[in-house]
Amino acid sequence: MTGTRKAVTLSDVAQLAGVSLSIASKALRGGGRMTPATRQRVVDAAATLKFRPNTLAQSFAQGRSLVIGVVVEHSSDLFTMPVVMGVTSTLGNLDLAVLVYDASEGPERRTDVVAKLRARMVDGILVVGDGTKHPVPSITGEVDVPVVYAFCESESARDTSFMPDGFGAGRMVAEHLIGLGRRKIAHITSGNDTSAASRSAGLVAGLADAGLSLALTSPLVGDWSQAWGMTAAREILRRREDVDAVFCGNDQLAVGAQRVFRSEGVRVPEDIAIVGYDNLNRLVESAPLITTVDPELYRLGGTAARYLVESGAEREPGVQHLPCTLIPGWSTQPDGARPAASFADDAP
Amino acid sequence: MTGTRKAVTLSDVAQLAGVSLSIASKALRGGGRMTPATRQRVVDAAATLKFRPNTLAQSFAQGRSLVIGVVVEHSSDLFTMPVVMGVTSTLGNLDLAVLVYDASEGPERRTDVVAKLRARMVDGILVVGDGTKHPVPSITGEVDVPVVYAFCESESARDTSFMPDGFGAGRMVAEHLIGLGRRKIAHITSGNDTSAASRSAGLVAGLADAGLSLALTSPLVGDWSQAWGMTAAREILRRREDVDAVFCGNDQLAVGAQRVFRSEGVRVPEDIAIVGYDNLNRLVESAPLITTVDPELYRLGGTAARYLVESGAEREPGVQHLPCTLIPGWSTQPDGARPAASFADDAP
DNA sequence: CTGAAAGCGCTTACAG
DNA sequence: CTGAAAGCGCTTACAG
Repeated sequence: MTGTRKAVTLSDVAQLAGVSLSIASKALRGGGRMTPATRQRVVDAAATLKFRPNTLAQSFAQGRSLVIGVVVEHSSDLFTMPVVMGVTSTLGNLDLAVLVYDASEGPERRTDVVAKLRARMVDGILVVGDGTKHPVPSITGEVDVPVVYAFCESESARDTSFMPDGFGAGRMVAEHLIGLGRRKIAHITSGNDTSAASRSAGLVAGLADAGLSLALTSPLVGDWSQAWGMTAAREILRRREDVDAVFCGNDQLAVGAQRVFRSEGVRVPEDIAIVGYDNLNRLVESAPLITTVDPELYRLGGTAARYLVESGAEREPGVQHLPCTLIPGWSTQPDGARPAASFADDAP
Repeated sequence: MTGTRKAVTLSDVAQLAGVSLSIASKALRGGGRMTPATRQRVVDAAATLKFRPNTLAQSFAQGRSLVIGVVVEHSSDLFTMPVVMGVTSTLGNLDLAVLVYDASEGPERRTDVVAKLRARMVDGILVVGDGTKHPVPSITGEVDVPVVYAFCESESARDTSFMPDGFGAGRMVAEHLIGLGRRKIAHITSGNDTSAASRSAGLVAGLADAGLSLALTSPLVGDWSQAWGMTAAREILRRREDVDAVFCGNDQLAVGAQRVFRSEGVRVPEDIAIVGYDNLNRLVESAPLITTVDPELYRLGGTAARYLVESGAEREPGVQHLPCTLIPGWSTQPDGARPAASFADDAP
């Protein structure tokens, strides 16, 4: 910095414009009534002096901190990071800072966090969860600023929560596969995951809309590992029910299933199409990818943040389900580039 | 909130303690001289009233915003996210907020960002890069608060930058492989990446320390794709030079190389050990992983942030290289669990 | 050791 | 339409 020269203050502007402090303030904030000429004089003076209002003083005078509190369980979690980054970056664009309290660091109890946030006079609070549907405790009643829940559902039905539309994702996958002419659609997923259950339900609903039901009658339920994807895929082949598509509850399962199919001589997608969920492989693969669904977590964080600051007092209660995006890959596109070298098990 | 009851103020505390405002202030901040009894009275009064100083007033009075500015190129980048999250979460633990300006959103030029940060009176600035060694422009001279560069190197040698120790990582890999008895160590990497070049140099240095040199004389240089890993692996086999280990510049290359080796009947790690870099597969794999190096980006962000706020005026100029962590996996542990089902090409 | 007072820079009723 | 003044709640020289 070229010296710590004294910053230009609103008084300087008022003086140069030949008006009082209060007029200068109103002129710059766009409020108040005054002759256009007066306002213009002030604006010009501010420009001349390159006036930048001292945000600290503004905040203090108005009681608005321009800081949004973010309460997160585990900020380094793979799925949490994009949500929080979406929040942070979106708010930054609105010149709002974020104060992030990670419950996993620092052993302070939730009530301490709330107390800190209140003392800090944050203008709003975002609670970011881990994407499961296990309701998180509502803190809305403990503060008098807006609170929004992102990637989790608040215990209180009166709060506003944002979640990826898992049900819609499942339905979308059903429509995608049916649109490709598939009729015997199986489902591999994991138990013990309520948000995965939404995707399953959506799939079933989408099938029902077309007068279909799940192949093999019920989903193959295991864990989230690639190994389970392989096991389940073998089970599908063993059953010999002419399954022509599989929706896997996540990308790991899809990779596992795909390996088994290909190594068993089943053509993907000609014989069996595959769809995953998460769009995670994109992170580590550079080759064409298995068709998947992107939950758009970064965007979800941004949407929740924008809603928090834009909704005035009238927040709509309930869970808002934000649309996911189908990412078409080679595993459902017969004519698409098949990554023989990259994804295939049979190295050339 | 149970009504918008008036917040308790320092005056209330002073009054209850029977002292003046200034004494109350000093007592609570730990400074100033006074009888222990007086101080205790104030502390007790504060506790009784559950006094929480109004941070906005404190900030205004002291000219400290308790906000740190973060300037980032692309906040949704895979490698940038953990750095920024590490920054954000570490600062949050210190009750510092972050104001993140993402240069990729909003077309404001860098100078506008700096002007905004200055008007906001941030207490310090973190510039977060993309991990390449292409120096970023220094903004240190444009502000009068501390600036630290994380995951990038400032153009100015007088600035403090934090980068993963790629050279050390390469050397560490050399030592790891040599410790396992390997002597003919090849290297697959990508061109056009200056930070990858550090890893290569470190590997060569580590080999030299043991009187060895790179197998095949020079690195196999291509791009970052799994496909190139496969191609390079075939090249290694074709050359027939008894290579017994390969350090791949990233995890993609390692996966590709591993596939080729195994499908060609070369045992990993018995015949050829493999090490990658990035520790990315951890994100999507649940099975045992190929040995890799974790650049510890989340931790790097945290370290840079802590340094920013803890270093007073005396920041040490230059680039600080933070240690990476070797993550041992099955691809270098002969006795380790080999993921036959998960990573292998030969599905059982 | 303690207190009265000025000051941080802006906003906002309230008069004129 | 415009301005003088109080106030936001704390910190910090400066006196006593």
